[in-house]
Amino acid sequence: MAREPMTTSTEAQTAVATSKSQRAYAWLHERIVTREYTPGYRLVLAAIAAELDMSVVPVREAIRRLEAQGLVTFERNVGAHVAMIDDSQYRHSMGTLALLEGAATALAAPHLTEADLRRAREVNRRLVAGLDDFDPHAFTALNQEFHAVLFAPCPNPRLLELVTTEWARLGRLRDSTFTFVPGRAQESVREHEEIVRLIEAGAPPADVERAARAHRSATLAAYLNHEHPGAHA
Amino acid sequence: MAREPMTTSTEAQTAVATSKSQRAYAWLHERIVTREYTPGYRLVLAAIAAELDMSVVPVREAIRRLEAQGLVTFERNVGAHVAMIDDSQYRHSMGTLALLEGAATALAAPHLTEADLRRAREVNRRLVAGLDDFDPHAFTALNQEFHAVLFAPCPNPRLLELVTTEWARLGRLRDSTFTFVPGRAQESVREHEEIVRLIEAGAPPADVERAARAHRSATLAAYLNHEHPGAHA
DNA sequence: CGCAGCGTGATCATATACGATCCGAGCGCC
DNA sequence: GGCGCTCGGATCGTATATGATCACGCTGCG
Repeated sequence: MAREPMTTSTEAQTAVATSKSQRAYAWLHERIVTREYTPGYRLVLAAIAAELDMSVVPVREAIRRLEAQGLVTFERNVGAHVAMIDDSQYRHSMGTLALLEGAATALAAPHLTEADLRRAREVNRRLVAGLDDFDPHAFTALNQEFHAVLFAPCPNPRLLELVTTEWARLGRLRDSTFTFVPGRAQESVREHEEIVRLIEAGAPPADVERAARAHRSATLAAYLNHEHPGAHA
Repeated sequence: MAREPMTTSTEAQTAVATSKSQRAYAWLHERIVTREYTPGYRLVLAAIAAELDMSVVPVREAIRRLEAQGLVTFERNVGAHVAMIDDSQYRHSMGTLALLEGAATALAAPHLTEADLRRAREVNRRLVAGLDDFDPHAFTALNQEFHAVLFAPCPNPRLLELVTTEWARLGRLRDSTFTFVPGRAQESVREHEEIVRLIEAGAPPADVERAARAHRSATLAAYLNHEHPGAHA
């Protein structure tokens, strides 16, 4: 079969097994989700190829995948841009996230350990601590962490995959980071507390799901009522 | 393998406005969802390119997109295969579909017209009629149509997108078409009837959602018990 | 209205994996 | 003990993916 039994073959493989199109994909994905490339940013194939020291071919493949994933929009003969969602798409995506995350949290609840719950409470405490002297960016990050802790042990990997995708999608909103609605913060952390309490008390999955879903939905509603006006002042 | 002479390239196709990679994508997508290319089928780039009269480059881009969508698996230096899901993935995907479709149906309910409901009933009648003299393939198709009618007017396009994706995914099960469990059919059509009744009666969205979700979950449970009794927890 | 930039796709060169063939050793049979 | 059969393993060949370069055409801008 192979000319070398398997030792050298395996060794050599593991060292350089990553293809260029893989590298391009990972690189671009990273830039997009971290918002280093903000929504609407024009992606020039040749420039990216040059930066990564490869030709345009692997870059195009990477962008096709990102397109299928919804992170990039592609226009024939024009080029690629980092995807940008409008308020309507944001609303729909957030509604979907509420659904997915609510279910994931309910499914994960029985598998949460004491340590997990302590961690969730700790994160929520940090959220409370940040309520005065407010930093939207930090709040958003902690908020995500809180939810991630709660649904992480969900036994349905497909569901987790969709939740992740939806998060990435929501991050394509033009301005601001993720969601943050000033008046919502206090209410939000209270709901967090309530969700943890329900889980700890061993509430029925349906109750946990309803609470988690309602929490996201309320955030969405607040966002729509409050933050709708045009961009900056 | 001899290369194709490829004498003329600047004729004939100029009328079509769609790019070649688009055409390749659509063509492959079609073949896969119709199960003309069954799960596990090896996709050879050069062969597809020859069939579509193009080079491998657009085909590769198309396959990358299909990969991101989960319809195709890609292995470095080995090639692409039509994605194949195992029972575990099927279970998770079906659970997710129950969730998504349940919500979509509940959201769509208020927008269903008389005609929609008539159509749903008609489709279900055809399902009932097919109970004796059984054709799993036809039953599956009608079953999908029934559900599609009910959630079509769902105002959340993102949700519909995910439902569609999940359907395509479920179709990647190696054997048989979609789901069909012999003993389930009668029960299934009764539940269909009940769902339509709930919607017609203007039941609360939560009730519609619960019924639609439970219907799919029951189908899944029956599938698991029948096809793999006592599998998993 | 022409020029420049850039996306699109074909061709070519290279790397890698899989399969076929061939060689030599172990082993049973005469 | 000699002969042939079979099987493990290496070498080579071919099929195929991967990526670079080049030619062409569209689009936008002056």
